[in-house]
Amino acid sequence: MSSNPTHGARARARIEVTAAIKDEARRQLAAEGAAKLSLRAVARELGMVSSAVYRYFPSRDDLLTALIIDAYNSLGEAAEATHDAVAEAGPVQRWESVCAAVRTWALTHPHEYALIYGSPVPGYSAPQTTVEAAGRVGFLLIAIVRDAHQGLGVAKPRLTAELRPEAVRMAADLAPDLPPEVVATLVAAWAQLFGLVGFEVFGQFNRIVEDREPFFRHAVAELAHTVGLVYPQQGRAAKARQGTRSTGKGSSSGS
Amino acid sequence: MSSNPTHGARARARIEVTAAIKDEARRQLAAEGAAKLSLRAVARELGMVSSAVYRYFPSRDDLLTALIIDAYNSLGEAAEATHDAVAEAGPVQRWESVCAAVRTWALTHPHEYALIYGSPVPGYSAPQTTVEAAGRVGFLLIAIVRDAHQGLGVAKPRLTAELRPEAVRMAADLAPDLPPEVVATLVAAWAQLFGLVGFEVFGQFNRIVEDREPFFRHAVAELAHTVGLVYPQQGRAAKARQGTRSTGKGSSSGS
DNA sequence: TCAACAAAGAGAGCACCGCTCTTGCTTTAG
DNA sequence: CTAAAGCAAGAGCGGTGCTCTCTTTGTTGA
Repeated sequence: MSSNPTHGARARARIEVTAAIKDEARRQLAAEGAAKLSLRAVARELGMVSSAVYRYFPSRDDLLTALIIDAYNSLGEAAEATHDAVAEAGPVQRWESVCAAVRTWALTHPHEYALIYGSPVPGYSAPQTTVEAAGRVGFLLIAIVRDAHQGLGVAKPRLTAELRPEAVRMAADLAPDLPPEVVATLVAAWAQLFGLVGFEVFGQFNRIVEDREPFFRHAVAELAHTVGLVYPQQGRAAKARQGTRSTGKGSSSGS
Repeated sequence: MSSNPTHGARARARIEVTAAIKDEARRQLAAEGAAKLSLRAVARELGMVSSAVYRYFPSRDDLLTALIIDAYNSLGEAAEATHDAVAEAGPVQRWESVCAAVRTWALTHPHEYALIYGSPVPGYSAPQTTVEAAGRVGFLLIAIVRDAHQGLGVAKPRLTAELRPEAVRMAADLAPDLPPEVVATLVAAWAQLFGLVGFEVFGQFNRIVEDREPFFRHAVAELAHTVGLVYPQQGRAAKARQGTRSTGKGSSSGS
């Protein structure tokens, strides 16, 4: 038994060294990018020989996979923390907060963002371990829309009826309690959010968008409309009402 | 003079060899991805020695830059060709056609798509030559919205008034004739389009979206709504009308 | 307690990479 | 015709991912 013991000096050392390798690798990732990350350099910096690292990560790709999972979890935690801070606010504010958290994290950790949302290896299919970590932001967005939907604060998304969105099949276990067209619109908004963030992080807005932050807020607010978090009739009055009734949380009170 | 002559046997040979190098590099790119692309392998395949390639491309990055520009132009041409084929149709159909062309090209050339819209090198600022090639799809989208706007077929995008979109500064020369909030919404839609395409190409929809094509059409139709190509009152009837009367410039007037 | 075992480090080595430099040869320009 | 410039070839440098062997060192069961 105990094929994977957590006690014993050797086991302790293993998880420590593993963490040290990942830390140094993350340092090099942030400094130079994933392309320049080298097992030999990590080993050199840690004072060990390169072949020793292979006792912990059987290949460079395995190291990268570990960093990918960590990055997904880091992003997920940042988003969840921000969401928890405004958990009592209205769905629109929660939506905008989570989106802003994703953007902030991405701008703060551009190389890690590139690692998880940039170009993967061609045939690379994410291992199952990655999937749940990758879904944390998505689950957050689903939860916001679900809450709004079960409460009274949601409008069905404006539909392009000719597309028969009931033909848009999504994974059945994504959100079984939500109408499929809502899920489809939500998943699209999810992808579009990362389109906005990715374009900014990767410099695609360089000579195009001057004031990135208000632009992002504008686009995110429109996304909130699209997923049905705001009734078309709702203007600034409704938004202000949502902001104030948050028990003092989002008391930015606006200009 | 004639520091860059197009005549002469040597000059001819140079552009031929340059093209051969790019072709072989593109082959390896499509087969193995940008990470595996190797100058030495290209040279080996072409029967020359590796140092000879450096007469044509001073570094591996320069070769990649050339491939990037070609990829941008390839995508741009595909989009423009598709757009030309439906130039007489209504703005919605033109919008959807261009978006579909982008998606199709991306799915057909995943590695080239990853090259231009995946993770760039950290400090990499696109050389000026790249910029115009990169803007072709965006200009197409601008043209569609401009035509609709100058005609009578466009609705001002639904605004989130509390965000004061006039504070969203865009590059002044992007579309001086369009209202800034329209430009902002359009640029956001542009980024969101590539968010949708990127997520599909990079496998982010793998266990999430089953029927990718109708899902994409659905999302793109919603984007058309968001940028104001369709009046909220317009339902399937208006869409059908646009589809049938393909000879009349976007004078959908209607409603 | 002690011997058998397995985990881990050290080092050499292989094949490949990007890139530089030198050496001859050929095309071009004056 | 001669000098300059363009080009192919080869050797070589430092770096990479990864494998193999050898040795040391905790762990563990009889």
